[in-house]
Amino acid sequence: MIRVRFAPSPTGMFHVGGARSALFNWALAEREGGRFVLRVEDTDAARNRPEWTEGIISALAWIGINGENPVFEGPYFQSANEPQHREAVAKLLADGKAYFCDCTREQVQARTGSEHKGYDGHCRDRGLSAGAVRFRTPDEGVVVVDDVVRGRVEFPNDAQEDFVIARGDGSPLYVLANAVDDITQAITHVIRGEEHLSNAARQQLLWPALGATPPVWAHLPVIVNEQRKKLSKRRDKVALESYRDEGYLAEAMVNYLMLLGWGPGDDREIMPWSEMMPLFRLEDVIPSSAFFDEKKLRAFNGEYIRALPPEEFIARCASYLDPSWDLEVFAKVAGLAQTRVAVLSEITANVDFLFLPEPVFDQASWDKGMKNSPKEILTGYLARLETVSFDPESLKTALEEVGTEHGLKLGKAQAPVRVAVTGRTVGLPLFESIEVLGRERTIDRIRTALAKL
RNA sequence: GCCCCCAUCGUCUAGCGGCCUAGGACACCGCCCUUUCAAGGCGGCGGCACGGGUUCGAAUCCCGUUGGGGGCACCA
Repeated sequence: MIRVRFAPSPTGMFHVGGARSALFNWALAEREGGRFVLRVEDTDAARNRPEWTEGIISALAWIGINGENPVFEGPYFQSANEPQHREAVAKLLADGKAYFCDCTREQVQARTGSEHKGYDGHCRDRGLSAGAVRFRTPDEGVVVVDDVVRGRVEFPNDAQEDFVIARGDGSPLYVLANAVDDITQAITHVIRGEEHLSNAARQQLLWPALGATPPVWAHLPVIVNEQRKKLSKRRDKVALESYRDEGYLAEAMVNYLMLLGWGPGDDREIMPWSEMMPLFRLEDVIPSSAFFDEKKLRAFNGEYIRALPPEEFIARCASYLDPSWDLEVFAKVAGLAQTRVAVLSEITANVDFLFLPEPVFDQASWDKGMKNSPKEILTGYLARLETVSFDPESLKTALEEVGTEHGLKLGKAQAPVRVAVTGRTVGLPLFESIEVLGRERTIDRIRTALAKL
């Protein structure tokens, strides 16, 4: 049975790159009827916080990776496996595949005369019985990492130093712990970001030394920013949570992420997980880096929002609206708003005029909207508003008539009214909006606007 | 500096030796529809990094160049 794993370290917000890796692992496991193991690599106590771990779990659940599916296994915590890690180090030591070393960084550099040369093997045969533990790497030949997405990758051994697998205090390091856990948890496919490719060269050596057959490797292309640099927590918007909070739908995010470095093979782009997952193959993953394009994500999100059933759209908008706003009222215009928002958080600006005591005021909008005979239009419309039948069609006809009186087409004539009533120059269809707002409040707002002119 | 990876429109990609006059999507620009803005429809702009091979034939295979990126901790 195929067993894949996702092994994040809880050192911050959950990264979109991590989400993509998790999704690829998940797709393969689900498609092959295998298992997806979540292993939290929490061995760096100084940088880990419990809330980050919870963040990972809830973020994964958001994109559909959760324990409700039998494919999911875990979470396991790497810190709990430390005894096995130490045992592995002891075994390597006993087998002569690793040795103690007490060199400091400075000493090594002094001997090699370079900060780039790496460790020189000084302690290999000194027979020390304490210190950091280094793995004895071959001096000649090459390590071959057979990678499903990259092909055969060779690393010359003379460029590979004897790397450290345990600190002077005995605590095991990442390369070792990671390999040991993968072995213990019977992982068959290691699917992770390309930044780990050089670790694979070392782990390719470690697995056999620990008596195991190396897994199938698959190193995914990095996700980059507009500068083509790896997405960084400092510079870029990478937190999955922030996209979720802005109102990106999980379905759209999953769809978009799956298409970063992979494609279904035809021209389809918008497709649900249920159709994408069976088509996913590691062999089809693109080896080159991919730009995380929020514009395109946005477009996808708009598609998904428009495809939502009306009630569903209303329900999903609810958390973005002020709790005091009446959802019954919102429901009357929700359909009009649905094609106008690309992310859920934008809903507020579309409907706030219905709930605020006064429409928002923005000088630029005011100046732009009150350009063509605003006084005349507003005065004329105000007069008709008292008696006009309050339905969109009549409201429209009335404004058309006022416009005609002043030589303005509806496109121009609606501007002052729109700004007076909603505070904005753009928004939902005007007459439907006015109908929902009601006669009294509309008249009131137009009077207020008139007073400001 | 050393090791490694990558290279088709601005971006994500289709293409896996002849179906290519290089297709789609996002973005951008027009036009249509239209009460604003969207949505929708139609159209446009725009690319095989460069140089050598191999071949009857190369975006597709090989080599090199250039350019970009990742990794080089007693971090994960």
